[in-house]
Amino acid sequence: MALPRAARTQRRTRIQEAKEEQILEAALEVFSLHGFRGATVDQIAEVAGMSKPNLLYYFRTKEAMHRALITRVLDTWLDPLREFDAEGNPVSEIRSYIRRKLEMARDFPRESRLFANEILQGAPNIEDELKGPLKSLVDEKAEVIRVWAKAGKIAKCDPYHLIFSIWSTTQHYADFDVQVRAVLGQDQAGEGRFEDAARFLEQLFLTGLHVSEQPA
Amino acid sequence: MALPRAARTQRRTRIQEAKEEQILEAALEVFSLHGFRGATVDQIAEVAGMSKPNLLYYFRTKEAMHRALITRVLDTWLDPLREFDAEGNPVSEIRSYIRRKLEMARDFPRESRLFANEILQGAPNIEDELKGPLKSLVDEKAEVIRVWAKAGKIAKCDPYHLIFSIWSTTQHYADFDVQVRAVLGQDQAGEGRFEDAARFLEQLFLTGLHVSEQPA
DNA sequence: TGATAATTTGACCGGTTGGTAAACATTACA
DNA sequence: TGTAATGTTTACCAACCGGTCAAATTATCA
Repeated sequence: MALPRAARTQRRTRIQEAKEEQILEAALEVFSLHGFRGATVDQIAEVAGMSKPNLLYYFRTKEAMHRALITRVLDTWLDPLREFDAEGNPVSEIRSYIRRKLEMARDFPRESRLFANEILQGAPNIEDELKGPLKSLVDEKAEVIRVWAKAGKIAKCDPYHLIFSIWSTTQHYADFDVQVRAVLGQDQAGEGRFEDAARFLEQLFLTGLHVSEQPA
Repeated sequence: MALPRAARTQRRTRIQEAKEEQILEAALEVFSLHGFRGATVDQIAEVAGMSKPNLLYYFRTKEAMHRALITRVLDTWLDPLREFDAEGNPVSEIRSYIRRKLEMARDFPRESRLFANEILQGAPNIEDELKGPLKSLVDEKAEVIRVWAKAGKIAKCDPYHLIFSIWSTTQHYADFDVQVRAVLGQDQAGEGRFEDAARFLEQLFLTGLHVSEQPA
């Protein structure tokens, strides 16, 4: 019969572990580039360096691949927010969060784009996870921010929209990379744009465009 | 022979104008929801309320439809930035720009998502327009901002990244709508979230999280 | 009205896509 | 080593998809 995934033994072989990793890596490459419907199983198989039926031996359907990938990505995607520490200094916590999210946009653009693709398509496969684990985590951290604001440690503001704005500004450099590059031009093409972005965003979130510290 | 588009007369019939409008409306609906490859001509034809061959009589290929749509959307997408006035008051110009972009996200989410989809896929069809008209316009407005900063009317900052951050924060409410709704929950589901967002973004861009005006 | 051009449709086609069947190869292990 | 489970491949299929064709229908106007 040859059942593919951990069926009989419930413990995965080393070869299974390795191949599944290999497949998910390829799937990430292709899905993030073309979206779910735009990606083809043949493409993924080619990138993974194996035949299509062999790939389908490990993941029975294209959708199963996508699901496995999405759940994993969502998890690492949320890591920076989890590190958000209620006991820390508010300003430096927010600053660190921005920096971490920006580093993720720089180092894991494919993951960011995969996620963006999924949300953009209406999140058909992860609506539950958005309304469940994600919402819970955000609620928790929003409460932290609310308390900080109440204590006068940061300005009073809507914590949810604060989180949204950090997400959007940082992920922008991964999801809209083509546009950013096109606008900045060749000269600014290097990785320097991430440092510029970090500098700008830090200023934006901490003092806005308010004229204060900068002397003429 | 029956040439479809303005070929012989070069002047489009009223019926042509109407049908093409009808098709582009349907195409916007479908493309914005599923992306280029995810959308099917049959789907678009069904939404447009006509047969597939009839649709292909007006737009010879799926790509022609997409191109027509993208160029039009890019144009309206840039309108708010065009209104950015060098002679106006810096703070209120930036505030107006944010408000206009946010209104677009609220009133034309499909257009925003269509554009996001295209950029996310690497902008295969509009790279030239990004590097041409779009870059030119942004360069022009960035220069305006730079002068304002130099004159001490707003804080010194990178004008390009300022524009990026306005784009990303506002479009987020269209492109990531599903996520925003999921996180805010049902109670905040109404259109009130756009007012909250406007309030927050105004605060963010003008004074950041800096504690200043808000008394304990 | 008649004729010509514009519009619409059902039937169809070749290529692609997700997935299957079954034979073949390799590994694990008694 | 033998054998059963696991892994891999070739050949294939049915559904779908973008697009064509020729015939039918409708609008235009002399």
